[in-house]
Amino acid sequence: MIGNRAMASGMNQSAVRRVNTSVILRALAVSAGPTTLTALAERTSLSRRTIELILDSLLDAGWVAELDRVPAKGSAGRPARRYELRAEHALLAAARITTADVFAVVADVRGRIVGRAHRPLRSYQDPHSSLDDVAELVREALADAGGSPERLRAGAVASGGAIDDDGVVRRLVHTTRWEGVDLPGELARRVRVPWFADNDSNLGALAERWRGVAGDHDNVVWAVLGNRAGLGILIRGAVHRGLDGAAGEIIEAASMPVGSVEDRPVAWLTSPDPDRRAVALDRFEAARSGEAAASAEVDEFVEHMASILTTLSWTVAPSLIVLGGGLEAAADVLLPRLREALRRARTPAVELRATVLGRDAALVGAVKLALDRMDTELFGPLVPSA
Amino acid sequence: MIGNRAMASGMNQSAVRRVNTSVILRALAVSAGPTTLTALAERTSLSRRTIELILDSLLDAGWVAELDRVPAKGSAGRPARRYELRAEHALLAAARITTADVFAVVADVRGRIVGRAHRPLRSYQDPHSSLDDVAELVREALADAGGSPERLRAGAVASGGAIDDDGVVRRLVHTTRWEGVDLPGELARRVRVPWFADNDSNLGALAERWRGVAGDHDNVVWAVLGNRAGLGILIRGAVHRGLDGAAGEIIEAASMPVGSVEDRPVAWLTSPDPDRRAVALDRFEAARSGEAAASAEVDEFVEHMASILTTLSWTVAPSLIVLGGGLEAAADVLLPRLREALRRARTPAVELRATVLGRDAALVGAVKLALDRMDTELFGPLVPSA
DNA sequence: GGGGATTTCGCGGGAAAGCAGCGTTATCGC
DNA sequence: GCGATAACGCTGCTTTCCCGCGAAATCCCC
Repeated sequence: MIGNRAMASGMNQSAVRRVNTSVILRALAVSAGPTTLTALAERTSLSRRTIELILDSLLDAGWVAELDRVPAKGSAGRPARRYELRAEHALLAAARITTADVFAVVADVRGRIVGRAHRPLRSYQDPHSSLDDVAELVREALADAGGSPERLRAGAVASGGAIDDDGVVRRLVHTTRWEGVDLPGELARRVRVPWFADNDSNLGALAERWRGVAGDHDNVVWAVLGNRAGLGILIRGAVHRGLDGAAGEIIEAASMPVGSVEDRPVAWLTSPDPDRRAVALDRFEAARSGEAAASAEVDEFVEHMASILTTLSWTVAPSLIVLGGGLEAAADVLLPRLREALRRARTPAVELRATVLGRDAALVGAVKLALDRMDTELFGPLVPSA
Repeated sequence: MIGNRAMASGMNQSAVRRVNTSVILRALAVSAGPTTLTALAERTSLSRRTIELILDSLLDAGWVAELDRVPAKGSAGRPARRYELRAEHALLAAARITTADVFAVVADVRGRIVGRAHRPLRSYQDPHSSLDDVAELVREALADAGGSPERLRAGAVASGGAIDDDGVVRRLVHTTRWEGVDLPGELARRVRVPWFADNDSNLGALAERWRGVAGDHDNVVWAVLGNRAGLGILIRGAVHRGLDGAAGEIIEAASMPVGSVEDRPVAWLTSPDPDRRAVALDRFEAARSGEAAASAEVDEFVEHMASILTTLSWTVAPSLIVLGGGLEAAADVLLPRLREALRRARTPAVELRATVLGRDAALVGAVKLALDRMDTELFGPLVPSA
């Protein structure tokens, strides 16, 4: 009852309506096909009348379409009205910047990717030209989707490094050029919708919870460990950035000797360079077939990873750790060995899996970020305030 | 807009009323003295009329008292009605179990401690007798407060070890006897109010944010490092327990070599034994006056702590780390050296402080826990659901 | 093919809650 | 004493949600 925080502000009926509108849209979005009033009423625990009224407004606004009635097959009763989210009503852009490339996708309200584009970066050392590249690529992806610019509602960008809550780059490993760059601000200047930004590992974790293997988990760590290293942390279902976005930027963490194995070929699994990845996979193949040197190298790699994951299990203690960023390619070797190592270390029963989203993870997470923020902007926060 | 989680359920007017009631109670609780309708209206952004009506119900229920009107000194206008939270309307129990002692306090709704009791534990190895001790002690503290049992609304207990979201002890360092003990369940059987439980470090962090040095920080780590070790983690203002309550139980964490210094006298700062603490303080005193061996010992201790805190700064990345559990007694030596070590490690600008709540921290945190949960039980969640 | 059974529709009525605003009342300062 | 000021105590109104009932549309079985 007693908080020392700034006051929570009260609620009024229009807030209720905003919340309920959002709840209904979410319900429509989750269900695969068209949905009836009765089904919505059950799922949202709102009265049918209320849903009826809210759907009227959503129909007017174009968010929802009413389909033809079809007799319910196999059961009696008057055919229900059928409503469906008009996924194409709004489009979202998501982009990912790596040291070498830019990727962009355009997605609809359901999060279905409807357009793509990709190009190498002109110069990663020049943030402004890179951001220009992003903007152009977004327009390409939009064209690929056959969507007009005015249907674009929001955008989100995934980048490496420490990115704070405002989307400003605070620290990068290999360069200082990007430090202080206000990603949402710069992109909104180039593509005139609200933009949001986050670290690619954070968005990987978010994606995995949305569309991947982490569906039931509230505390999730997405881990990329190898030739580069980064963790994405989800606490209570939401990305945890920490001070200056540093959470999970373990490269510089003491007692997490990330650098110690990063030059070994097995660690190239996580490289952006496909040739290096191929070399790493060869080493794993050799280890599988019992070659001693390769096997030892893998063991060392596993031991190194296990030490980091063990520490994580006792600090963040997620219920699931997802290996991504290239590690999934050697999941058959890594997962059993890591599980065994964690078991020996007597950590809590953390689940360990490989990503199912692969290289798209950060992009999918960015789509989800844009989607969530657009929702909040349009319908207000689901949570009254803090 | 699109979640893969179970449906959020809708809101209705009674939920609005619950939220607003809670908001008003919180507003009353925060303000030091009596509060006027107009002041409440400003702070809650609710209309005066609404507040008027809600206060009527709260007056009926006994939560709020109306004081005599007093002309506003120094300004014109009709004197305002003055309302005040009746702090004594409900009482809360908080207890703390250590390996050797039990402490209990009784607090009012404002969180003011109005009764205390303490006794050595009969046998820590016997959970049931210990819980009996807790129950008796709570009754003593209640008597000390001059409160009748029926005014007691909730209780919370702080214990060492990994305690999961349901308050069940999952793991302890020195014994397995407590494993599986359902603290809230057992205590509710002995003292018939809803009980809640959490790890003492977690509650230390919570306390520090409520009444201590962490008032403005949303991501906080409370750190006890020495002869025993434990972290309390607050993420977005709420305790983060993690899987099986393991978050912050770094004793067993690989690459966090907690054991390495725990037998050194300087590490006895955190001992429950006052004699050992005195020994540790002597060593620090010696280090202050320049004795070489003591100084080296302190350096080693600091280096050890710094390595853990650096790792934390790159994983959890709190904006504040609070030293507690006895470390505060040597804050003048530890804080500057640790700050310097973190600076050298180029961590993000984590603030570092010593607790101001001292040995009461966990108890104060338990009071806050009971308070928050009682609020939720009475007025429903402030957040509509997840 | 007609008559239940079933399911949903469509809508009227009502209740709960919050808001706007206005005349009234009590105090201050001169 | 009188104007300025600030809060009171309402009345009336709007928004929003919920309850529930007769009507409609379909299925199923005889």
